[in-house]
Amino acid sequence: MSRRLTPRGAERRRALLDTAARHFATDGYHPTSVAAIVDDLGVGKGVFYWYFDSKDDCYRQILVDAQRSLRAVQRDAVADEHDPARRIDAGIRASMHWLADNRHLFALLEQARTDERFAPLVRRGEQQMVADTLPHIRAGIAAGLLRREDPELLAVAILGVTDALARAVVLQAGDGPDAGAAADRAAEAAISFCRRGLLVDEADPRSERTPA
Amino acid sequence: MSRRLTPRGAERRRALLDTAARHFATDGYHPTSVAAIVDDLGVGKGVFYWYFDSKDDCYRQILVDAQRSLRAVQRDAVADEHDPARRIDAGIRASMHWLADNRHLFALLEQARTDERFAPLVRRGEQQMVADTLPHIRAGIAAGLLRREDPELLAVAILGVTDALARAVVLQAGDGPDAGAAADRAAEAAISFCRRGLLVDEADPRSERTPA
Amino acid sequence: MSRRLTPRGAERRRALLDTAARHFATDGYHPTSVAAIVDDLGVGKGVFYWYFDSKDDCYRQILVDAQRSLRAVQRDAVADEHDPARRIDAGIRASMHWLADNRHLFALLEQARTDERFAPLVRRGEQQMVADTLPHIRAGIAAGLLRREDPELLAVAILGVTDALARAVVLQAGDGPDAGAAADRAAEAAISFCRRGLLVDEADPRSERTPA
Amino acid sequence: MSRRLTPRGAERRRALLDTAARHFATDGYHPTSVAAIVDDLGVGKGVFYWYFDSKDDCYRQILVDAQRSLRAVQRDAVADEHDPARRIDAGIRASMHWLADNRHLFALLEQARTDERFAPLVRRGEQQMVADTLPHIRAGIAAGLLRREDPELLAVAILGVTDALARAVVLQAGDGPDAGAAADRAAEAAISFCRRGLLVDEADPRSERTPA
DNA sequence: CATGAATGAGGCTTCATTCAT
DNA sequence: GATGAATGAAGCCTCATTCAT
Repeated sequence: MSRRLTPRGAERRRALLDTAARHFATDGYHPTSVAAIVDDLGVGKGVFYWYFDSKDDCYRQILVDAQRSLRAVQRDAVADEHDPARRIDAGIRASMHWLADNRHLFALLEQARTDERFAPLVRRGEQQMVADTLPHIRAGIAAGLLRREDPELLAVAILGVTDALARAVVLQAGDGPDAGAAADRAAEAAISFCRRGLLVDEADPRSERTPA
Repeated sequence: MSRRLTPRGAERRRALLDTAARHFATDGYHPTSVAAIVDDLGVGKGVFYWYFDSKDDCYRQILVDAQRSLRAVQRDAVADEHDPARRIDAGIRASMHWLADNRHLFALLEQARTDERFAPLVRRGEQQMVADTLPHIRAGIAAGLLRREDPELLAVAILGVTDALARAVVLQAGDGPDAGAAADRAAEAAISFCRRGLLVDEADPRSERTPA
Repeated sequence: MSRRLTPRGAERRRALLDTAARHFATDGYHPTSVAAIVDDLGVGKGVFYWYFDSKDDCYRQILVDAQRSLRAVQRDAVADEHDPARRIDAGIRASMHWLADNRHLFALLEQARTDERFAPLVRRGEQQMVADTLPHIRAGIAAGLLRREDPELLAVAILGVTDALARAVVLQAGDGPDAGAAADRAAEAAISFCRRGLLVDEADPRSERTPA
Repeated sequence: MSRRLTPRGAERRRALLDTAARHFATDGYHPTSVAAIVDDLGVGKGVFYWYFDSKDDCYRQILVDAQRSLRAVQRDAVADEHDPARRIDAGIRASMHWLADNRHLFALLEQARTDERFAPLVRRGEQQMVADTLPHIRAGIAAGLLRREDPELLAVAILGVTDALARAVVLQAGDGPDAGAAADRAAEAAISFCRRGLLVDEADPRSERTPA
């Protein structure tokens, strides 16, 4: 289905992907019917099957696009930092804002991860994100900045914290006017937690939150 | 559907819940047909509707039971500890082992959380887990053991780390002979991360992983 | 299923017939489930099949009982009158009151008449009612009191008027305190219409409603 | 479901309505399965749901169409007459012929009237027919042609007679070659009964049936 | 390219009836 | 006599996908 598309075709395809993504995110894969997508767009069903092989194919393309987009944002954010710990901070911050700006894709990714059918695809993307993080962790350890733990587990933990706080803070906030503030707050909480954990730094009891 | 059940009936119901849970966990809610469940059990389709109002009802009961079970394990684990930080550790450890022992229910909960239909139910359970954790965090902060941060966000972060590591380590390990070891490993990684975070404790550079 | 019944058994049977009749009348034959009937009575399903061969059988028994009851009332009402025209009036009046007093059975009979399955049974009862009316009509014609028309068609017309007015007046009134008055009103309207029709009796222009 | 239909689509819809009406009339609402209708037409099950929201919806559309058709015939018949009593006669005659020509719709309407679900719809149509008749009755009373009775009750009685005679004469006759004659006979009997009732007009003992 | 129309497998659920206890 | 439990055929409806126009 790597059809050569006219500009108008490319536009159509984009509109379909976007509409479909919103429906999938809201209702889930199965409850979303192809009819609902095309009706929402006011086109016939043939259009859908002109651009996608199947509903499954459409869903996958959305996932791949979303992951590519998130990864690109992370890469850009990290590019400016030299300190390994700050690179991690920047990655968390960028991720959090992307998740806040693309709530429906966030929901979609979480959803796809639990679906037998799409889990491998999502997992691949997550492993890539872990892999992207590993060099910074290793560098941090080598520099004596980060604790000497299994870097892979650390990366997983970082992603887990980011995810959980995004869910708790960002999704709850909806897209009201303070959505950006919620993302900031979630990002700083995630960064703080990942840096220092729970325990008081006994050697430095005045320790307060360190602006990342 | 709170039918009065004979012992035999109660047994049937339990078998249905278990079979259904495994199917749901493996295939997801929609791809699992009621027919598949009852066929697997070798009973007629009517049996399912004798014990449950609907497929939806059955799914919910599984979720509620699972959450109740997980919460009970956490409560028991925490009961023996007096130190707030150790209570948190114990909770993480107990959760991780429950997740390892009930992989299919773990998968089910993650799945339900992403489904519009069941998300509120799951969220309620998660909020309860957060609420269960708050007192320990507050006590820890009051005792000067834990950092003075928003306790709710800390609780969310802890659950996020536990979840992520369970997914990465426990689910990957499958249920081979070293499943218990995997759970231990994941639990200790989670505890360590939650306690100290990423950064080297500069005041105490010898800092190594603290056996929980 | 002409089982010998103990007194308690006869009582059970009567209760079943009554409960079933009300459900059938309200919801119709198919939408009424055997489960609904026995649940309403607080007994097990076995009871139903102890007293009736099938749902169909139960329905028929209700119909037969109802028709027997209506016919008995008509017979009693007619017994006291000697004038043929007054016998017809009395029959109309008695029918109307029975229909008002047994609204659910009225509804049931109307319903059964339109059901392929039970229509023959109901038709038989109606033909009997027509047959019961014929002698009075014939006597009236012979006595020069009634118009010389096909007696069968006249009988059908009389029943039609009674039915239509019962539906319009009696069923609409529900079973409020003025239900009896509504039945009276409907009966007198039916009698009046059947006696004189629509046209003004030109020979007697003072003609007003004649108390039946 | 007010879909924009192509000519071919409109034709399909009509065929579905007709086939469905015949099945419903013969077997009743519940015993008629959607499968039976589409099989009879030799189309797939989806076709039915392309044109109707549900079986219920289809049934209602048939009812509404039938009532509209009957009412149109009555209106046309009445249009040519100026004398109020003759308008009523013409209405009876037209109704009787419509009922004879559309026996299955007649059966359907009678059936629907006894079904909780559709009764309101049918009742609405009947009240309209009553309302259509009222002006003629009132005009007749005002002109001193008709007896001074509650016009509404008179209208109901007229419809009741028509209905009953249609059932007795027209439906019994089937659709043999003398079906038209049966309708005529039933119509004249109804008209005669409605005009004069049962009693001999004592002032005019020569009184015979008046050709309407 | 696009649409209205069609397909038909398959899903959830109901329910009359039977039966072991 | 009675009940809870079970059966399984059958019904309504959905929906991914295809195709003629």
